[in-house]
Amino acid sequence: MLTTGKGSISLYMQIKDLLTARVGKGEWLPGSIIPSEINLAQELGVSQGTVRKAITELVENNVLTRRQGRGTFVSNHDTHRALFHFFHITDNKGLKVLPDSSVLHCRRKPASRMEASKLRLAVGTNIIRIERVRNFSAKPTMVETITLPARPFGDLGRVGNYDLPNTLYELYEKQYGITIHSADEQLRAVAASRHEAKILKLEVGTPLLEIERVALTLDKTPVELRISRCSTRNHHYQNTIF
Amino acid sequence: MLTTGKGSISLYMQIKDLLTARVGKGEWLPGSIIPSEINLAQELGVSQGTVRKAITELVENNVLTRRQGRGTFVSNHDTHRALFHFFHITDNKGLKVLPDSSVLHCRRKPASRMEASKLRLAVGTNIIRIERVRNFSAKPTMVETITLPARPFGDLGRVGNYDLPNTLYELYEKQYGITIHSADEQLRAVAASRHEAKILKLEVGTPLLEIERVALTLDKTPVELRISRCSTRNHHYQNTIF
DNA sequence: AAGTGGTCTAGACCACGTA
DNA sequence: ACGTGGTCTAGACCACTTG
Repeated sequence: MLTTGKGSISLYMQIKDLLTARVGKGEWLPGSIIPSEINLAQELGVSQGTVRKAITELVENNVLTRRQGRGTFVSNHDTHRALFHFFHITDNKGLKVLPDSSVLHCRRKPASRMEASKLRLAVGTNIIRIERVRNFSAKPTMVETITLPARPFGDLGRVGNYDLPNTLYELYEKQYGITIHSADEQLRAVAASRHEAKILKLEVGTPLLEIERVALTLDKTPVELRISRCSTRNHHYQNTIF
Repeated sequence: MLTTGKGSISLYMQIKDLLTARVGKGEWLPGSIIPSEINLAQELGVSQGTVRKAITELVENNVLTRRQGRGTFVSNHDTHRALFHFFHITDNKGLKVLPDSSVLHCRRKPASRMEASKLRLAVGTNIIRIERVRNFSAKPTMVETITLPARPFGDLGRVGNYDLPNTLYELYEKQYGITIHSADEQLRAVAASRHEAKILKLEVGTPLLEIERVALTLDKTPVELRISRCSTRNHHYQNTIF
C-alpha cells in the first residue's frame, strides 16, 4: 500500500509507479480507458489532485493519454505515433511521409554476439532476423535489418509469411502484447556495401546514414534491434533539441 | 493585463507567456533569480498554484530552473547544459566528453544563398564564418563551419582573436546577450572532401556524418548555423526517443 | 443530465538552504 | 528563524463528450 511520513517517497510518485505497473503488467491494455481520477482517488484514499499529478507525468511520458470529457486511456501505437514519434526521416523540404516496405527475407538464427549484446540475450539464443527495403515514392532508400528475440515473438514471419505490416510496432502491440515505449538510437556514416549498393541502386562505397536503434518496453527491456542504412540524397534525419 | 472569462485563454497560460516575455526581453537575465511564487501571485492577483503551474511548464521547457529552498532562476548555459543538452556525440562506449576546439579561420563575408536562407537573412548580409576542428584526446574528429549574422555578434573574432572558447553558447549569452534555447538538426552521410580528409587524416571520400544545426533563441529567431562533419570511426551521434 | 478531464483557489504542512 | 520551493487537501466551477 501507499506509505506516508518522513523519509518516504511522495504520494504522487508512489501512485505513478503503481499506475505504471498496472500498465506494464497488461492489467490495463493499450487503448483502453482507465478509471477516472475521482475513482482512483477514492480507491487509493488520496485527493484528486494527487492522482492528477501522477497521471500528468505519465501523460508527459507518453504512457497515458487524456481526452477531455471522455477519460484517460493507455497510449497505443497508431500510424500517427509511428510517424511523429518514432520516425525521424524527412525529405529535404522537411515533409514527413512513411515509406512503404517490402521484406527481402526473414530468417530464424542463433543470435550473433552483437545482437545478443544489444538485446541482452545469451549468445546463440534464437532470434528472428528480417531484412527489408523501404521506398519513398517507389525509390528504394533504406535497407533495414531487424532482429527480434524468437521467444516472445513466437510465430512472427513463419510459414513464409512475408506480409508484414509497414508499422511493426502496431503489430508487436496487437499481436504479441509488447508495447515499445522508448528507443536508443546511434547514428553513424558508413560506406554502402555491394549488397546495399545493389538494392539502393547506388555506387559501392556511397556514404549511407546508419541508424542503429534498440527499442525498449516500459520496463526498459530491449525487444528489437533495428539497423537502418539510409541514402541521404533526398532525405535526412531530423532531430529537434528543445 | 490578465483576462478571465469565457473564451479567454487560461490564466496560467497568460502568466506563462508573460514570464516568457520577461525572460525574452532580458528583463530577467540568465542566471538571475526571479520573484518567488508567492510574490508573483500577489503581483498578478492569482493564487500561488496558478503561478506554480505556469512556472512548472517553463521549467520543463528549460526556460527556468527551480532550486528548492533557494528560488527560481532563469536558465543559463553552463558546461553541463552544453554537454548534456546540446551535444549528442559520444564515443562507442556511450561516454560523453566535450572535445576541445581549435579555430582554423574566422572571416567576415556576405552570406551565401544557403546561409541567408537558413538564418533568415537577405542574401549578401554580412556574416561571420568560423571554421574549427574539434579533437577527442588529441585526435581530430570533427570539422565545423559556424555562421553567425554579423549584426548582433559585433566584434566576435575581430582583431585576429581566434581564442574562442570551446562552448560558444556561453559566449553568446555572456558577451552578446543572446541565449540559445533550441535547435533543429539535420543529419546526413557525406563523403569527405580533400580539405576535410586532410584535416581529419582520412582518405578522401570516407563517409562522414554531417550535422547541420540551426540554433534558435526563445522567440525562435535563428542565430547560428553550424555544419559539423564528423568521423564516426570511434564516435557516434546518440539520440534517445522517449 | 451526468460524468470526465481542466482550471483555479485557499490554506496546510514538509524539506531544504541561508543567514 | 525565515523564506523558498514541494506536496497534499477539499472544494468550486468550467469545458467537453456521451447517453
